[in-house]
Amino acid sequence: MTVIFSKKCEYGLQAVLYLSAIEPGQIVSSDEIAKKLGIPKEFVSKILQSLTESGIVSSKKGKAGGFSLAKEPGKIRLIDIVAAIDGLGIFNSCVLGFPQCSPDHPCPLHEKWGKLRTEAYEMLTGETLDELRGKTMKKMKSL
Amino acid sequence: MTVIFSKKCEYGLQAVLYLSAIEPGQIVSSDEIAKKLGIPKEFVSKILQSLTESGIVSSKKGKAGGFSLAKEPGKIRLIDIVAAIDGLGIFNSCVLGFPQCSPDHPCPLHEKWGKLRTEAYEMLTGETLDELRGKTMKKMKSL
DNA sequence: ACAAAATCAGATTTTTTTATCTGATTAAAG
DNA sequence: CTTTAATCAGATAAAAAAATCTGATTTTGT
Ligand code: SF4
Ligand code: SF4
Repeated sequence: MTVIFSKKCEYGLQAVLYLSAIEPGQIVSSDEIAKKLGIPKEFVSKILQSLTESGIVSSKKGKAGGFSLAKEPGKIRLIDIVAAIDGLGIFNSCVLGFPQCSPDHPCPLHEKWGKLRTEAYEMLTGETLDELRGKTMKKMKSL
Repeated sequence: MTVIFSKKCEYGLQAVLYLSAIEPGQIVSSDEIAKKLGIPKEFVSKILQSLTESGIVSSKKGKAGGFSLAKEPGKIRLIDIVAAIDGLGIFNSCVLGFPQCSPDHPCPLHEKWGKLRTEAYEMLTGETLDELRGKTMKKMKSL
């Protein structure tokens, strides 16, 4: 199957987007996130754990614990989440996976693909969670 | 890991590109393709088998057998290969895999992603193997 | 006719990804 | 202090994708 983000990454993006839509300062449990987004609870939990290490979300243990953003939404971009989970490999490796690829012998897709890849990168880099908040909240309310 | 095409699809594209670069009428064995592209031989073989069913390549059995394009390179587009192997799902399903997604409540990426997806589609649809042949041959000679 | 070299078909193995389970730790609340 | 509800950590299981193996069939050339 053709895929862009791994499941892990999809879920991570969804979860962080979810966190960016709640009241600042509030905390939500992985259970709530899992239920709202229809993701296996333990999986969400694991992913958020790894994002905690990356400094994107922060966690609070114990009763009434849960997750929240670790920094202001104005300082988090979607690319940060992708980088933390899937890495940025896709943005500097080639679509076709040709061996021994050098700029001297570009494959037929090189140019166009490069352009597209840059646009994708910009899409994920351009706006912060802050700027996306309006749309995000609408989306989350509809779940 | 972030991926665009499955390995199968990558290999399929590479192999068909390879076939489009040889002399018209010639036939090459899966063994040669595998060696040149550094792909497991049986895997190439399997993928080309499936592309045979899709009518993109044709195969000749027996000694001195092998594979070749099934139609003129002017009638094959990259998207045809992708469609045959990975399907076109990616072009009408959403990046983030949100459940219950309706146009009423677009996620923050909807618009930009849609645009990008269309461009990707056009990239794979726009040119035929014929038009790519120049670059393809250069690439193949460098392997 | 026979041997060699190839595809074909399908089973099997290995690896990676996705998901689940279990127990420990932590912290709030009664 | 004890109960409860949460994260955390790491092992394990299940599913999917990638790769390999095996044997049959087909065709060419000797
Ligand atoms: S030439 Fe460029 S686009 Fe093509 S396979 Fe190599 S790196 Fe990728
Ligand atoms: S709103 Fe659009 S882009 Fe966003 S998840 Fe849904 S279909 Fe995908």
